[in-house]
Amino acid sequence: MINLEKKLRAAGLRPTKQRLLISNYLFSGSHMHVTADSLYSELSKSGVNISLATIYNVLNIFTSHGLLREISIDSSRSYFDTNTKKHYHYYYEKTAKLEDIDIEKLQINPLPEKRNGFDVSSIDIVIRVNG
Amino acid sequence: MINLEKKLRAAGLRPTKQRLLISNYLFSGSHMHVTADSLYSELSKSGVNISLATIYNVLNIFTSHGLLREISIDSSRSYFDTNTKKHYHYYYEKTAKLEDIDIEKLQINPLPEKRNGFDVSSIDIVIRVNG
DNA sequence: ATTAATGCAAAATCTTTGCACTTTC
DNA sequence: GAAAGTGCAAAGATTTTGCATTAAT
Repeated sequence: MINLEKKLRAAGLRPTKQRLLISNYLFSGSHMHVTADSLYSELSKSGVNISLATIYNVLNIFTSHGLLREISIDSSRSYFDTNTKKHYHYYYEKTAKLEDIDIEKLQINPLPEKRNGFDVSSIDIVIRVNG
Repeated sequence: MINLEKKLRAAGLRPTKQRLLISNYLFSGSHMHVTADSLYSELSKSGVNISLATIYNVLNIFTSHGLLREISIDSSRSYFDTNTKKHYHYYYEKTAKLEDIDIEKLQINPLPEKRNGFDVSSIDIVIRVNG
């Protein structure tokens, strides 16, 4: 069992009650992909009531402090991934679910590092499947 | 100079005045990337006034009829690409501009074709650069 | 005590929809 | 004349913001 308070402090964030509750949901088990809405309703379902504004606030601040990674899949929603290591995604179009692809499973040649003098900040790959 | 009316009819679409004006902007020169808003304001700037609702309508119907391809870059906006062939993208974070990457310029190994029995419908790659 | 976070409602964006009017076939 | 497209304003959906209250250091 990880120490969530320590994790938040290490990221430079105050361990408030709401952040700890959200962290407990996000970081206690295996990696997951959430939207603001899915997180809000999952927490509500288990009796944890945190305002949607705070959910957004926490997701954004966790992302900017490296605890989450935001993924662009669909222009209508933002997904957040608890796996912050480099990796790619399968996206199941019918269920709107994501699945991680380990970076070693997919090789890119040549791996770009610069473009027009600018550094590559990330490489986002989404493989959409019709299921 | 391409025949836009023919292009629309070939896609199964009626060549209305608005669709022809939008086609003339999108398909007369080289490939481009637009958002509903950028298209609306560029047309307005050149004296072509088409309601935003129709812009959205036309972008969506062009996309569903294969004349455009939608790209997910940013959850806050939808981009539409006049290049409908398979290809990837650079994304310039500061300017929010896209640049095409020819499919031969980037090799993926192994190229996935199926996942859990489902067909791969598309592979979206976005290489973000800090410029 | 100071500084930061929360929660609510309101506002801001982007996109879609309903419906009367107009255009295309 | 029937069917489809357009335009407006209104409604939806997602996300952000302003501000008073509450909590953390």
